[in-house]
Amino acid sequence: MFSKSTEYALRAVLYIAKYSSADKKIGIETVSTAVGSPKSFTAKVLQKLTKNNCLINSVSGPNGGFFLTEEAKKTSMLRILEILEEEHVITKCVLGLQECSDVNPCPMHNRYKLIKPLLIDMFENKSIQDVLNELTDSSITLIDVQDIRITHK
Amino acid sequence: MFSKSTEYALRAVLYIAKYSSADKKIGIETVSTAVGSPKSFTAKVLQKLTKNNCLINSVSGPNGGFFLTEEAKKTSMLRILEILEEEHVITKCVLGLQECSDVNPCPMHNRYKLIKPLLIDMFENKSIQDVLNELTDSSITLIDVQDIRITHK
DNA sequence: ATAATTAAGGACAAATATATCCTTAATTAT
DNA sequence: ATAATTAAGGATATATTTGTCCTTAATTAT
Repeated sequence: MFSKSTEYALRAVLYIAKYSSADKKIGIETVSTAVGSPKSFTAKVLQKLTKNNCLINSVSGPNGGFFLTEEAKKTSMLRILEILEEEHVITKCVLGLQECSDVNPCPMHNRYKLIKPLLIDMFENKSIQDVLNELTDSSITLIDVQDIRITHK
Repeated sequence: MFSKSTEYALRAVLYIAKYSSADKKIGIETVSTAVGSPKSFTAKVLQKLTKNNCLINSVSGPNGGFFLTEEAKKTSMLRILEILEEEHVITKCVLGLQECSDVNPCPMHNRYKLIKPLLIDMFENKSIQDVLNELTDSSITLIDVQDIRITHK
């Protein structure tokens, strides 16, 4: 559904939010190893999320790394998609038509318009904090089993 | 959501199903112009759907082209995704985890598992013929407004 | 038979996404 | 101040997707 960039971003943000704080920042090495994503590539994706200045914070230098403020943890999962400009994956026409709407629908429109709001809600009505709460349940995971075997730089 | 290949394929198949029959085949030029997709690229995508030998039929030569049998029109929209191997777009883990299931869920799993069956149903429980029936309603379209201005080869 | 038409398919080109590497800048610890 | 650590960011590489072009094969009309 989403691009790899976005998958990595979602996992990385959740991991950072979970295992860090302003006191205990977490480095890209740790993050990328934990969520099974290539280090340098993940770094680039996270840069996009630090620039907006309202989701991830980062600090250079020793004991530096990434972290989320308590305020930032209240952000919805949808916000991550917005910043990465991947909302369209959910919102656009299933057949790829530019002009697909209630007045000018594609043949799938009337069915998809029932599902689209549920998909949006799944991200909008779920904050990062909500995910963190779930993650206290040890059966819920962010680790990518397959990729974790590969050595990333 | 889907790749351009798949978007083109979905639109092209529907157009061919609608405007052709064993008597009146339709050429790639007409199809690609109608649905606003690049001609040669669309041709390649349709080849995948003719090879399986059970969805699109094609005939070379004058008055040749593509068509669907009445039987083929009973095929579900999901079948198109299956042949193009794009089912995973709907079925795989939202966070891209290899191992994401009820026993080993990602933090989005329990929400997405309510929506996934609806997405599958949207394609599975909708035949090409169903779409054709809708297309008799003139407000429903397959034409891509933006792309149609571009000259494709 | 010949010419014309049309899909199949190979080869290649361009664009985009993914991934890596290296240098710089910022910060901290000593 | 100096050295060490870590993110930022530029440059480049690789892979994949998208798109084009040309030749071949199949079919039909004359």
